[in-house]
Amino acid sequence: MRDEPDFTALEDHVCYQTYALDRALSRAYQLAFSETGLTYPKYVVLLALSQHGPMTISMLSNKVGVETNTLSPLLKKMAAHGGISRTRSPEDERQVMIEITPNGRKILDAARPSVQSIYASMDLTEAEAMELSSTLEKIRRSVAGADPDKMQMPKFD
Amino acid sequence: MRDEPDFTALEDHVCYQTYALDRALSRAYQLAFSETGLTYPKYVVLLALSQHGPMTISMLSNKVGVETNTLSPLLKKMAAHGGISRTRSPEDERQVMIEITPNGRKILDAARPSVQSIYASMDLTEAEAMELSSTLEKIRRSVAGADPDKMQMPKFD
DNA sequence: GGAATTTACTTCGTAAACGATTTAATCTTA
DNA sequence: TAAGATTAAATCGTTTACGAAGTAAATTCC
Repeated sequence: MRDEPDFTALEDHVCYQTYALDRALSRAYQLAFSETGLTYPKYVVLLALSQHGPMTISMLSNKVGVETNTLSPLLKKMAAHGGISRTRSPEDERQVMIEITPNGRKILDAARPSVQSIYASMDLTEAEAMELSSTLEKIRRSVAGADPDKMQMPKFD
Repeated sequence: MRDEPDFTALEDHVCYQTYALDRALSRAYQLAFSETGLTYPKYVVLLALSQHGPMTISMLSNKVGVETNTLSPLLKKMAAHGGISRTRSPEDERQVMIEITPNGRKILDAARPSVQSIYASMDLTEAEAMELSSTLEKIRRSVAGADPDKMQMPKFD
């Protein structure tokens, strides 16, 4: 461990590679789903709903790790297009229950080959994929749990 | 390898974990840089300029892997705040040369401890970090090079 | 040397994403 | 039970991202 850590090339930074891979994957999904209007975040929402059944927006927020203020407009659009249903919960009028529709399931099914082709393009064995997932998850939990050194310096953007 | 691949939990998907980690890291950087207005994409731009010297927007686009139409407004704001300079190239009036300013270097220096604290929070050895970077990079190159199966189905969003 | 093409950047429209704030419903508690 | 606190979503403002289309400069090629 040398003491010139910030002189390493961008390509050697885990943060950068994560950032770059995320965008590459987003683009791949967008390209694969292209004409259908489905995107990766919407796909993830559908998948979560399909796997775990109806949920409130908060529950969905926890499940997919996206804030409710991000989900709110996204779910409205998805409902308008018929992939999910939004129902105000009768017991608690604050909550909105989200449920995948049969049409939503059809969309998921139609997406499957594209998703598989993207996984295939990653060129990983099942075991490698599992291990990588768990590595990334571990790092995420560590990072999310930590509170970083705050940078000291007036205004910049 | 069973044949119910899309029934695996979200947490086991490399794509999902990449997506989730990217957002966790973004938040960590935003939190660390907080009051200064610096963000991860701006930090990456400064780093690239610091490591490789002045560049046109296209070159920067290649270097950091972000489209020029994303960089354009970002660079304008960064220039307005004094981290970089934008100069129309005299030999070719189409090109805009971007250069980090002394102030930009000061910002990078000030950011270093925060960045290191985030790296520390990832809890990886130097060797693990290098290996992970190269794994992610390899996957990115494969994915970017492939053209995915296009999903077949009318409209959804 | 002028038209057609290519190139470099910008602009536009749209989709996520998040913190902060707001609104409305429910729950506490005085 | 009415006032205050909490909770669930929604709204607002800003940042980043990209494809597509636009603009202007440079290059190619008759």
